[in-house]
Amino acid sequence: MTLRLFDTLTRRLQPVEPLRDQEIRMYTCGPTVYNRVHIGNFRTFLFEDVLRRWLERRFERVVHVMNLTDVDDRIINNARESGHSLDEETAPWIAAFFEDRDTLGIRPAHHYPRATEYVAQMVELIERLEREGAAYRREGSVYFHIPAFPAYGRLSGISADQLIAGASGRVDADDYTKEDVRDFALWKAVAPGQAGWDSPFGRGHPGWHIECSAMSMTLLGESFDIHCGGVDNIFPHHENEIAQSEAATHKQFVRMWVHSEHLRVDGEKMARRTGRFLRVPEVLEQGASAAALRYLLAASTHYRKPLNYSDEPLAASREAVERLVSFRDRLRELQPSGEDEDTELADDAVLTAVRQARTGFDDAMDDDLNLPEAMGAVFASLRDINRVLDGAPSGGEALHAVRSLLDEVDDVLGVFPLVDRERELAGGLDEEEESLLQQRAAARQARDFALSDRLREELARRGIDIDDTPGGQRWKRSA
RNA sequence: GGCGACGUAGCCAAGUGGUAAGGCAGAGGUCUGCAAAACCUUCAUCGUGGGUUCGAUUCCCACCGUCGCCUCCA
Repeated sequence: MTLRLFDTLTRRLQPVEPLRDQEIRMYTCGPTVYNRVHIGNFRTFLFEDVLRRWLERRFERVVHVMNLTDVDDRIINNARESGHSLDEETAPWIAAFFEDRDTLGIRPAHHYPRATEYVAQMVELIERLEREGAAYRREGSVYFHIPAFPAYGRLSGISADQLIAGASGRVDADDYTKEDVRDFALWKAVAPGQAGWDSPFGRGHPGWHIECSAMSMTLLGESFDIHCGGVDNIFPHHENEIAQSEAATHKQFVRMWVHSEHLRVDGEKMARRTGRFLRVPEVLEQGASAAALRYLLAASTHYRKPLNYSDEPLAASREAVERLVSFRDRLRELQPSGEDEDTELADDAVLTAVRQARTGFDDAMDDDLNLPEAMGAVFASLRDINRVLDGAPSGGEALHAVRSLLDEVDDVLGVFPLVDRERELAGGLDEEEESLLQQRAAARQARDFALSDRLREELARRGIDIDDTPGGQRWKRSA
């Protein structure tokens, strides 16, 4: 089976076929670094991470570019108010973004182009648009002339006259004068002394949309495979990107557009402007694990369905991760048995379950990245395997197959490294705790269960949970 | 007003023209010194009303409800 994804432009599933042999070039819209990104933004970044990971399984090479928008009106205003340079203003937010990204185990993109470092390319692109008759100057600013691009509106399904109607009442929100309300700014003039760049059009700074066109085409070429973002980027951002890029190159800009749905709170889009949003550190402070948050945002719901953030689903995600981790722990402790008839039968059953899980997982992922369904297949087989392991010992080949399966699943899911990191941070036992643990082992040996239970309670008070297993005691820091 | 999406058990959620994966929670059980883990059993007529069909949760229509976008929000 080949990977198919829902393409926003054609509104149907399309097979992913790289323009270059075995190489996928993808561009994902990154954050505007004027503040710390919230977990709604991270839902999209996690979806993109899952996509990236699956593409890397399916193709030899993936080149992933994510931009950092480090100049816009808000950043300029914030910088002016606090007396910062643009760099000083954005540096902490970029650092925070990378920190949160690592917390959630998102694979770093290959390039993080910053808008401020590509101004020359943007200017060049704007000049090219002027030569094509698709841009005009007005009071030091430059605007894209929408009538010059007849295909405008194809991505979003919003026709040009609907824009004129502008029933949202937001068409006057822009501070700049335009020939036509539908036109959008490529270059914005600034007053002398304000943050900006000198250009052939005068002093100013680039508009939002032009950066993505300039940076993606510089790093990935004038035509590339996949462009992602949240659904709110479909219009106007991606619509405008297509217009700018294709009006300049007369080539197809992007092969496939893939958008993820929003994260909600109380049934409404998580958004900074409503004040209802959470950031990664806040969620962790409230006691959630990074692995649970990653699972919730990436694997609990298909990426094209809205996901409502609340405690119960987060707890369910925590337990789902715990189930996977317990299973992995169990596998680690199992020793392969020698060969006999029982083992042979058990191994057949295990290998069948592994095969089913792998097929179910792969098919679901290939079908528009359906990670929730893929995990369903994994959990179903996991129960089958547990049942077999409960009944009879398994041989080395079967155990190895199960371990490989888990590795493959987590290569996409990406929760085990987060759990391991957490365990590492929790640290080992101190001398006193170690002593208590040994005393308890001795008590159990002597079948002094009263003492054993007292010691377990004592350790529990210190935040250490003890489980008794056939192989002896197992401890962990309680959540 | 225009365009679009969604509505499946207590919660989350996948899915198919032939009577519903999976996770969490709940109940009962097996195992265990007791627990934990694991396993077993149990828990839904798929928003409402029509239509198409031998048969619809799955296709069509209407309605109700929720949400998103309509110029700079992932």
